[in-house]
Amino acid sequence: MASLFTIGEFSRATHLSVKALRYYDEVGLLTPADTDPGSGYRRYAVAQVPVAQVIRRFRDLEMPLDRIKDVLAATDRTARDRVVLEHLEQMQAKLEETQATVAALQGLLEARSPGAQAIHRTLPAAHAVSIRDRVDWQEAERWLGDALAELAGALKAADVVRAGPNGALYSTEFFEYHDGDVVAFVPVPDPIAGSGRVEPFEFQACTCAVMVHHGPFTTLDMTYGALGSYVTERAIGALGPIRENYVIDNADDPADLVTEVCWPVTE
Amino acid sequence: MASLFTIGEFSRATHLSVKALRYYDEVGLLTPADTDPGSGYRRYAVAQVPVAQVIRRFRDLEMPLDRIKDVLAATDRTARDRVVLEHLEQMQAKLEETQATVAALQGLLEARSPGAQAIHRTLPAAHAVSIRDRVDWQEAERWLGDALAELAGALKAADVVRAGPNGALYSTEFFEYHDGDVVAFVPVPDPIAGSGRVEPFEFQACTCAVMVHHGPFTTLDMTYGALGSYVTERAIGALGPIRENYVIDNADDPADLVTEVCWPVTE
DNA sequence: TTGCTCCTCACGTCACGTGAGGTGGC
DNA sequence: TTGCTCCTCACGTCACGTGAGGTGGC
Repeated sequence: MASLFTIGEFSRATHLSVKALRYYDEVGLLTPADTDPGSGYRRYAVAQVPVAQVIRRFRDLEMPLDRIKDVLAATDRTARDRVVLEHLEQMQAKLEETQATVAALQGLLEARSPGAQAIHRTLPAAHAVSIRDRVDWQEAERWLGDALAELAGALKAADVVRAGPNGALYSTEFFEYHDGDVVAFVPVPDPIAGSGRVEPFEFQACTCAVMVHHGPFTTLDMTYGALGSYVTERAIGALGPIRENYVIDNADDPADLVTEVCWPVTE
Repeated sequence: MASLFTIGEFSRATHLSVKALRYYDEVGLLTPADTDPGSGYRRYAVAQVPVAQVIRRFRDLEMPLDRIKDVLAATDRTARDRVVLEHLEQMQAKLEETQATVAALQGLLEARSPGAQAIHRTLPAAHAVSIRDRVDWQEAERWLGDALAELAGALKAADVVRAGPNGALYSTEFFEYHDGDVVAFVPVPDPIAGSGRVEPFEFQACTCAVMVHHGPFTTLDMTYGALGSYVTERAIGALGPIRENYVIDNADDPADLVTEVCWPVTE
């Protein structure tokens, strides 16, 4: 087979830059069919053109090289399709996020929201069922949805009626490192046994500054800003996780959602 | 004003990580209202909360920090809105690109296209009007559209009738470094004077392997792969830019587009 | 033979994240 | 006083891009 491409020809045929091709060789993603031991010259086979094109297409979709490696390594079509589909779903999710962000941005730039009032409230000690995990910022929303669904299922299985709305506790590490403990919980009237991920949880009484957020979760940061400012202006911040109560979390229209944000304070 | 946030409190109030806040300070994007000269402790003002939130929103949209700096520095609303709008348009364009890529990917993974035939043709010497520029890969498509529109306008103004379809020459640097000379051109029957960016251009005769691509530009890489393989298998590659002739480039349905790819060969 | 192509370092980019090791503040 | 918060390096990440300086191949 004399029909080998030089790296330059292969670049023109595949629309991958020479630097990218050398890098793919280095990380073992696309090894040339032949490398001259003396000169180090890379030679690519005709059969590598379609492989290179698949790589380029996936890179256009911003798929990481490691994942592309998985796609290429998948021998059976089912496994490969699964990886591709998973990535496309992630793209789709990101897209929806982006659109929500754009919408929220308008509000942020156009008008200053009037801002809710903060009230002081002592959250009483209480029983709950909970799921606790170390959660990364990016996956928090999905994690919370899964956890609350699992808790709801556990309550139903145990034939227990909830004593309050869904909620979650967010550790300071979660905010400051974007990676830390989160507890999803559902209040219950009496102590209850856990099973699997689901564990009983006992709240301590805690004094908080509470602000009620009306609207979608994407604008929850506005309420955090207002509440944080309120606490800081009065220098009453205390230790402990921030609690969110999802008073209404299943409305058809996101504008109807109601969330309480509870920031621990002294006194 | 004792109402200053510590970096941790500010992180919780704005949902920016502590590391991100330190970095924004370092690059001068968000400088704390006060920094203790002795300890280096950062203190943030309440008024910085909305600024931080705007930054976070734009980062969610993947806007680079430098551009965010521009947005924040824009004193008048018009200038700021322009930057924001520009970014949103870029996001939109990227989105459409992504969707096209997904569609093209299906074809690449599912079925091997039958592949057109390559034919040898000697492109004769000819006259043309042209615009030449050093072009980056990312912006090539937009650049070409603009250049060809400008050339069409110049022909109309000079009352000259074209002698062939739109075309472009792509230097090897353009392919191999994703940054190099590109010439957009329109053939004309007789030599013509230039003006501004528009310059006369004389083609030398050139023997090429030519493959005709039917369909959208997003799948042009398939034809490049097939044509490059054809040339390499026969070891007939020659120096010189690759030429594309846009035989049909204004169809309503992208499937009806026709593009000739001309790869220089010996003899 | 010329000059064009290809090679390998070494370093830069962007927006942080990840520790290590140490100090300040309530 | 304790321990929690904050600090500053220094280095890592990801997928290449940007030269510098040198050699191979037609």
